[in-house]
Amino acid sequence: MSDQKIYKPDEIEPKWQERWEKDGIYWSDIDKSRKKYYALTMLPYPSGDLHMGHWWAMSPSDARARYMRMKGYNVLFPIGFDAFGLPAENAAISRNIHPRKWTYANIEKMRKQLRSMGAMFDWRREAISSDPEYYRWTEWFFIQLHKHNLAYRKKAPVDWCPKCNTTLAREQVWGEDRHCERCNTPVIKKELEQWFFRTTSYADELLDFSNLDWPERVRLLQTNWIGRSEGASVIFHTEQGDPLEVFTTRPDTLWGATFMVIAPEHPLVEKLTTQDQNSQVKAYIAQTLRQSEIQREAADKEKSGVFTGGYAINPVNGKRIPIWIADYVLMTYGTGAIMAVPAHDQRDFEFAIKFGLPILPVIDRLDGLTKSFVHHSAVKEGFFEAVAPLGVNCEKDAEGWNFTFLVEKADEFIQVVKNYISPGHWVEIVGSKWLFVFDQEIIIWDSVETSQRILELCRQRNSEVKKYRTLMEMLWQRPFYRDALYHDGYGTMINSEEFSGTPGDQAKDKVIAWLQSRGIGKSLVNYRLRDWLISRQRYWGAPIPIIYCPEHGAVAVPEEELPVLLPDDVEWRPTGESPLKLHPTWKNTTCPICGKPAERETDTMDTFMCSSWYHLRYLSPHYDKGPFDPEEYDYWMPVDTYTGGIEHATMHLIYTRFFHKACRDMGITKGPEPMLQLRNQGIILGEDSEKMSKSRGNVVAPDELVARYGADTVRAYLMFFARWDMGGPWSSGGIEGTSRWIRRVWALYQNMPKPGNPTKETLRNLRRKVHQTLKQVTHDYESFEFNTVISGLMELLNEMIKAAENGAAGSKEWQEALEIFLLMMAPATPHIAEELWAVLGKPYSVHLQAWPVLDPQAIIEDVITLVIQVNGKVRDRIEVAANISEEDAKVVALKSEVIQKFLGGKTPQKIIVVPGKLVNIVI
RNA sequence: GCCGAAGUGGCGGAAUUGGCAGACGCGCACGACUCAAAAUCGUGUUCCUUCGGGAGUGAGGGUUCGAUUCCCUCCUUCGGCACCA
Repeated sequence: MSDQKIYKPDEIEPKWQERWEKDGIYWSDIDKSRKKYYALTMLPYPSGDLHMGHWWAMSPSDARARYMRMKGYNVLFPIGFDAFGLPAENAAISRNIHPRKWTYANIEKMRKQLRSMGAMFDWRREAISSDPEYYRWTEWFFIQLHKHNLAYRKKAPVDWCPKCNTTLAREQVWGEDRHCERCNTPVIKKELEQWFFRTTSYADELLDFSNLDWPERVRLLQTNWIGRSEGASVIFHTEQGDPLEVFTTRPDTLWGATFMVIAPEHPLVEKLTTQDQNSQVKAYIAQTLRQSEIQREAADKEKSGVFTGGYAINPVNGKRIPIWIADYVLMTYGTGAIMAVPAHDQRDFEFAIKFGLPILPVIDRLDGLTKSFVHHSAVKEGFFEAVAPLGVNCEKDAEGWNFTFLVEKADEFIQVVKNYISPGHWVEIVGSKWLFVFDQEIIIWDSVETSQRILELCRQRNSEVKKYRTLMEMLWQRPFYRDALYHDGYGTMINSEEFSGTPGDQAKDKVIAWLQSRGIGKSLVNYRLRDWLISRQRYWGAPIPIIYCPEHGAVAVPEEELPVLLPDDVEWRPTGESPLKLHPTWKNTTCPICGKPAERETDTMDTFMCSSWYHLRYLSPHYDKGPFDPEEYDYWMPVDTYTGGIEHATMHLIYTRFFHKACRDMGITKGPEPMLQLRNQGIILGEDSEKMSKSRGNVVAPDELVARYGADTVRAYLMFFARWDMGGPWSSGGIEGTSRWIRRVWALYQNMPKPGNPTKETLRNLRRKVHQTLKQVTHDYESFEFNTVISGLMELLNEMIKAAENGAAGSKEWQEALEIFLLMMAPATPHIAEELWAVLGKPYSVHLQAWPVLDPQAIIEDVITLVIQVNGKVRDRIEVAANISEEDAKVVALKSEVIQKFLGGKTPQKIIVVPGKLVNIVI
């Protein structure tokens, strides 16, 4: 091999990158004669270093875009930078460098790194969200949303450091005790007036994924995130007469509400609290405020709460029930108040047990059965003989006897119990009739009052018998009873006045209709999704274009005055306060309506706002008559394939869908969805299976690998080493294999084997393998199975080398193999494919070629290996003609010596033939 | 706790509709070339085996002539949500 034929990626890669750039072969322009294809990869944040995650996300996306281009589509594959955000501001504070300088220096560096990837980005369409020509339109979108009442202002809590006197982002709050990252002071919640977008108005539409080719995983994540639940709102009243609205998904359990719980922040707290409960309530609320959100939201935390002293009236039956305060009720969901049904809600049940509140079952779980428990020592002689005729099912355990019997036998059972139980013992019976027996007292458990009486008896017993805490807890600890006492499923209603007996599948609808007819409630849908809070008390973001006038309130900046520019002459005080607030003059302006002095909004927008529409800015990044050129929009939109990380499933991917739908309703965009197909790559971890991070020291730098192996090898290895949608830990050893493969390809094309005298079979086999690979690789590019694209090409190379050894070189089949191989390789490894395409003497550029056409005749096998099984186990393999008939296959199989040995003279019961594959002989 | 995904050799992974498990690659072993090494090339490589075979895709069961693939139960790992009424 002469020197110049050694594979030197550091020479050929920059050479071709420059040539492609100069020739503009990746420029995508409107061409109505061709079908468009908008392939979008999620834009990077300019952190200053293109890491392996970017390569992992982008290079297979690029390969797919290139494949679509070769398939004949006019493909747009743009790139840009999501350039606003907190890290730039942190750099400003810690290194005293202006965020703009830091950001644009990083962008410059990352552009170089991105170019080294050899991707087909159309750089003319680059968009940077922190450019005034970009954020002018981010502001414009805000004004449109504001105009259409989709943006509004309300008070909302932020994390606030009382010492630094500033708001903190989520990632600036550290540790279990949630302290400020700078001064370690515990963070408090502070209420600030902030801007919101009405994402919840689109909740139902966002749940509709029809016509979207999105992964099931993402659709489920979004569905859970939106968290739609159907139920009813019911209006209770306090004894003082104030309405107390609750939301419930189980209106069929209304009769089982034995108390109510309101959130500590509920507006009625003060009014409800009685004199003698006042100090306890105050103490409890103070305690919940001190608790961090994390502590408060820990689900395994024991229930806490306090009685207000006040009562409410249950509108369905007029019963008087106590109102409690507890932090398990959230002010941010529903109405901040609930009706508590301890018999059919886990949390209410735990609360009732903790605080000794009555439990009233209103759903029949046992379906006509009753259960009872009797202690061993309680049973007098003759008990079992007396019980036997009742058809009782009896099981013994370590403590006593468990009985199950029909509810109709309950009265007779109680008689037996009365006669055959030693004094001083008691027996519990629970079931459809919900009966309890205490010594000689029998209680039908069918109302709040009887429930209270049961509770009282439990308490008495609790003081008498130290062994048990309360009867409720004891029952809960016995799995035998647990499902009888508490369950959260649907079932026949009981203890519910005229609704008793209503079957579970009709209960909810019937009760809602009845509530509605009586005007005490209505059906209602609630969502977990909250409106999108977009205010950030930060400098490095798009300013919210609002002016506050003492007379006219919040007034939008007139569109012709956009953009509201970020001032450059800002400084960061150690307090961490936003420089926009500190700037001496910037916020002073005049009211657009009256012209009198007014102040600018000093908050900026969440960067998710910038990234909600970047796919539109790519269309015409320098257009100044609107956010995008409508002509470009009409041709390119919607996005055909969107690729990026799964971690954006619930934030960015919901925001951008909301944004598109809102814009559609405002007449700005068209169609129901912005991105038709979504594909997510999995996460690539460090070699230690941990997330790559500098502090762990497990970061694999792509630049180093590119310097050592070349971009093509890194690209191919990333495609090859794991399933793209799964990701997984990086494995450094494997790249050698891909590198070897690339060099073998290079060597084959540079030192072309000498022509020989191939047999017809050699040539037919070569051509078959070429077209079989073409079929597989085409399928794999279509379906994002990049790992098998590369393994398929590796196999083909092995076959080509074998064919060359058999003299295939120089034939027309050989020439076809050489060309198709490079064409299939081109999307994955663009540089070497281009170089070798030139070596073959083919016209520039391989990337302007059409995808090769499959010859279906070529892939047909003429000989197959027939698998012969006996009882499903492979016993022999025989080469036969591919078109062998079923009968002939049977004959061949039975003739086999190996098979005859296994048959051992027995006659087969059955012979199954799978044409072209196998024969299974059953004996 | 709830929702979801995954579990296959020493390792990464393959197996299109239920039909030859382990493609492709790494690693390892042996061999060729070399004074030697690197590189390259070749051969072998799931485990056990008395060399006839036997076992085998997280565990157990089921359906089937036949299961990595379908069904049930369970275990482990990862991801998301988490007192959402």
